[in-house]
Amino acid sequence: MQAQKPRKQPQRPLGPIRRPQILTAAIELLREQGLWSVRVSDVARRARTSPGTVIYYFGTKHQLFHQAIAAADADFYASLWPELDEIESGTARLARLIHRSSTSDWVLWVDLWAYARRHADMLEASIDFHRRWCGTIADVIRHGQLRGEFSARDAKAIAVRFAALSNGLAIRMVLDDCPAPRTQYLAMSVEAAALELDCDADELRRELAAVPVEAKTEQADRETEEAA
Amino acid sequence: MQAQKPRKQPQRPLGPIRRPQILTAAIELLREQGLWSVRVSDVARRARTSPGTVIYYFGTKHQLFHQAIAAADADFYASLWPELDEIESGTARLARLIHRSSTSDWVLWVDLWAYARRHADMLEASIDFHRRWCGTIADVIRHGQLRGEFSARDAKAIAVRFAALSNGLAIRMVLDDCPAPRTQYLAMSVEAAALELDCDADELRRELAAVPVEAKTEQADRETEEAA
DNA sequence: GGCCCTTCTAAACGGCCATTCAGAACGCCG
DNA sequence: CGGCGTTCTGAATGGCCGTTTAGAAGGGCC
Repeated sequence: MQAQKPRKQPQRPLGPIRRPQILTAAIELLREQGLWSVRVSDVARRARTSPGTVIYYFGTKHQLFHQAIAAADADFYASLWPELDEIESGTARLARLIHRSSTSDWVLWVDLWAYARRHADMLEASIDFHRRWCGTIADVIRHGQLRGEFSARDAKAIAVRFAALSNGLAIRMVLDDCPAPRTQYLAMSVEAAALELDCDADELRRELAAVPVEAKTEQADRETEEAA
Repeated sequence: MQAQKPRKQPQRPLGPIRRPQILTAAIELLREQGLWSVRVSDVARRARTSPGTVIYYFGTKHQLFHQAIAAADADFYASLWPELDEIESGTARLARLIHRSSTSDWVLWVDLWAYARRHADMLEASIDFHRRWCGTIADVIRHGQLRGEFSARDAKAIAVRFAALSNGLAIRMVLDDCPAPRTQYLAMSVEAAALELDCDADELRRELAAVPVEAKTEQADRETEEAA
């Protein structure tokens, strides 16, 4: 079928241009429309190419989506991890994690959870994503514990509970039409975190408010303000 | 063709027989296969009738699913509320709530969350379901507060956070292939509840273990034991 | 009996895509 | 130039279902 991989330089590296083009289009559309509404030809149109080309490069729609979602996840961490590492204070780092978590592709994950039950490979992927998310939270907690900011308890267990909470809150954020759902998401995350880690909720809130507005979160902030 | 059943009432009351028949079949299949895999003809076969009949009674597949899910939700509470009301102790009542929540139709809700984003009426329904769930939790908390078993705090806010947590844990229960996911669900719910309500986790665990095994939960228990 | 109503059905219809396919376009190498 | 490999295309293809439909079956009613 494809097997266009083995080439390194001989001819034009066109695949390397097309693939990300198509992947980007797919991610955008998945966010906007959801796993069950996006057609191969939608992706093709958005990527300014043809359905044939999309299948040519990815084999099936399913594989395209799989890779698109994996890419979205990878992007998220590629920008999250360095950002967190720069922050010394445990509380501030936690605040940043909460902040960034509110801008994650939750729409996409909600679809994925339902989809994963029917597709073994997506299931595996989604479990990996979750593991990574728990691991990231646990790391942030441990960082705070080492600095003596959070009273010591089982970081791993807290992380798993906190990840569950953030998933559950995200569902509400995605579904509810209440005003400023993101604000509520943040408030509840903060309270739960303060409770679990036995740290000061107000300081967490202060750190959260102090998170610089970057490109990544600009749109989400604007939405929140409008709704308020 | 269809070897109808002997009619008792002269004419009409056939709808009242067919409708629940079809609804039951639909719920079963939705649980087994998910919103996107169940075909109208699957439901027809399971209900021992024809696709035409299904549409005859429900108009569209979408409406059938809508009503089936609403019926499943109603059934859940119809058996849950009386059960809870019989229990005096706040901690025991909470334990029962947690126990019953682990046997809820989570598979179905996970699908619903994704589906609801594309269908306004399902969205409304799913928000109602969530409101009812939060309300039930809040009632249980308030009951315990009135009896002085839980130290007093904002029951509503705690309920919302706890509902989110239980949703998030349910996702793991539905997706993860770890051994005894239900056991983990219960353990984490208990810990979170004890923390939020500032009550004794061990007592909660004891009450949970003391929940009588009823028909409702027999299968879930068997699965859990096998996995252990 | 003859008419009409409700219930139910099997078969046909029609729309919707994912995927395939036959080949166009283009550059490369000999 | 002339064949060849790669990339890309968009018009078919084919399968899948939700829904429609024409009408069968049977009872009630006059």
